[in-house]
Amino acid sequence: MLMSKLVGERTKTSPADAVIKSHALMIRAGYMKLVSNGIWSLAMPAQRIAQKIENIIREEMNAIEGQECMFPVVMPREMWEESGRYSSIGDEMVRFKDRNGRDLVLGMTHEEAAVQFARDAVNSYQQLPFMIYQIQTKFRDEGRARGGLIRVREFKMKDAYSFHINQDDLEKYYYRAYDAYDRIFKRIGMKNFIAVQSDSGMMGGKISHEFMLLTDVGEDTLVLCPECGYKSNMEVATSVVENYADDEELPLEEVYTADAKDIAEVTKYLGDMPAYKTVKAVCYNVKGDSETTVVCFVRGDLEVNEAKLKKVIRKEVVPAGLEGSALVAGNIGCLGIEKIPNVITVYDASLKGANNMVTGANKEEYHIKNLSFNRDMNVKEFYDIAKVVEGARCSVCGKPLKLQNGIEIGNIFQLGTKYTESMGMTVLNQEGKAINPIMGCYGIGVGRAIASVAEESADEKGLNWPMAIAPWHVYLCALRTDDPIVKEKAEKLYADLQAAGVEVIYDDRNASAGFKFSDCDLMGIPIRVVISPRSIANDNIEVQLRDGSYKDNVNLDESVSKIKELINARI
RNA sequence: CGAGGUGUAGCGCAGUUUGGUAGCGCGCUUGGUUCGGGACCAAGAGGCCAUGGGUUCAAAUCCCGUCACCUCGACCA
Repeated sequence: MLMSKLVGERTKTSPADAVIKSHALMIRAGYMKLVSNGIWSLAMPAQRIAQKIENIIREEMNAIEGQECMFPVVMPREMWEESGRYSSIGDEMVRFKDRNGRDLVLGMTHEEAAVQFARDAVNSYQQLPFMIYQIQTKFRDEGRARGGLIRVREFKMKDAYSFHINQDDLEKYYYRAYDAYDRIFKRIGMKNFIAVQSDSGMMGGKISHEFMLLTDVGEDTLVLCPECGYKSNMEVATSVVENYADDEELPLEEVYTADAKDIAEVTKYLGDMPAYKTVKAVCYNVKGDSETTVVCFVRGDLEVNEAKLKKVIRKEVVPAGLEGSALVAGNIGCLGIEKIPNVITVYDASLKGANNMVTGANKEEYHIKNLSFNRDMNVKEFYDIAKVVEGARCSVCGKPLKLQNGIEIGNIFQLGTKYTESMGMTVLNQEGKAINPIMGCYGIGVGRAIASVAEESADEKGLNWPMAIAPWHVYLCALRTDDPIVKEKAEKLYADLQAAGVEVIYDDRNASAGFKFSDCDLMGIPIRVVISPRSIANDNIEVQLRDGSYKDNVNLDESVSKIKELINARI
């Protein structure tokens, strides 16, 4: 490729709206351009990176007997009615009509398509297990795209679906996929990533893992135990529940608290008492039912983990509006709440056995002091619905937990039979009985992988691609292209490198050295080769690595083999 | 969906308070001089000031609406 012909605008200044490094640099380096919110065009170098990542994914999927297929982007409503997701998924699925008024959807995931594809072709347990996958564009109408390619609406994704005769077989395959994922992320040059237990959300199913790149710009919060290696997404993380109870239980007392509403105000009003001696009430509505309010009580120093709450009440929740309910916002308390209509209560495990607690009095301007859960309340069951906090004790080994942000770069799910059952896929087992195969599913977003590697590897000069996915291996930088000898030698080297299978972009522009070096650094090409009057005088070229780990003058005759050696050592 | 912010040349920005011929830097074109870490000189090209309505002799600027984008929050296979 000739640099003079490469389409893509490189700029000195960062775009004003890019907040994270990978986003700003990929735009500055001319790798991509925004078309609409969360929708991007990729320039040639970004597309080359995407293709290299896709090929690595493909190789690893094929290595675990994956069969590459291609499912449609546009699917009929009926297929999604079968699984029940046409109505259960919200606005993030784009729905539209064709010319005949038929309802269609844009594919945001392809469980339905995979089952629809496989169910007639597969009839016997002897055909199991198998895995089918595709690498294809998805569209999810995210409420809020952000961070360049980190969170987008349109994106390319590898999604894989495996089918098994029983749970044992799924688990065996699941861990093969887990290992394949580990190899994929290592091969594309990602360093600081881990797999954590996760919530399986709308996919249904039980066990799932997310592969996470550890970085401060990540949107997910992870709970890690440095001691025993416990790793979990915040959504499903647990810690040892600490229960505090005073030896002496004081009598109940109603106290005037004026307009103190939240925990901070109440504790302050009551003489800077500790937050863990208060009961916090957090209200939600069940999705689609604004009549009923779910009131969660957690200890004042903790917060509600909505993902855990959803599991407890087995329903989707949204933050509640209290207008029209009999609840007194800011003064909601557990004592006597059963008398308030249309309220469901959930108590967090942190409150079990607690005493001398402050809670709302369920009337304006008053709170109750010295509530004892054993003495004054009759709570049938306490649930774990609190968020894990930094320093909480690990539920495995008891040591303090750490919180860390991460970007989700891939996920694997044990789906179970949700889709094979709802969509009527059966095979005959050894006994001749029809059963629903058990499914696993496995996803990796290609664009997000690009951005994640960029985020991890970029420095103050620009991007810095690992050799395995770099758009080109070599940036051939000819200085003084007006010098006919330089031009001739550079063009010959360009041709020789290409003939030797080296991917090279040739900067043939008649620009100053600094200008070219900056573009080379910004674009993040791993090997820079300089050919100039100075180097030619000694029959040399100058070879250096973007990461600074190698720099030397190499004789022109040996240059191709030396460069190949550098590349091969890094792929 | 809630709160805040921003829309002026390809990119980064000034101009808006106080209405009066649309500016700067980078980039781009042409010519010349330079040439190893974003060179210099000269001459150019390029803007319906997001958009629709008002107000006014006159609107980038004031008023009302709409849209887009960004940030925080909510949602998120």
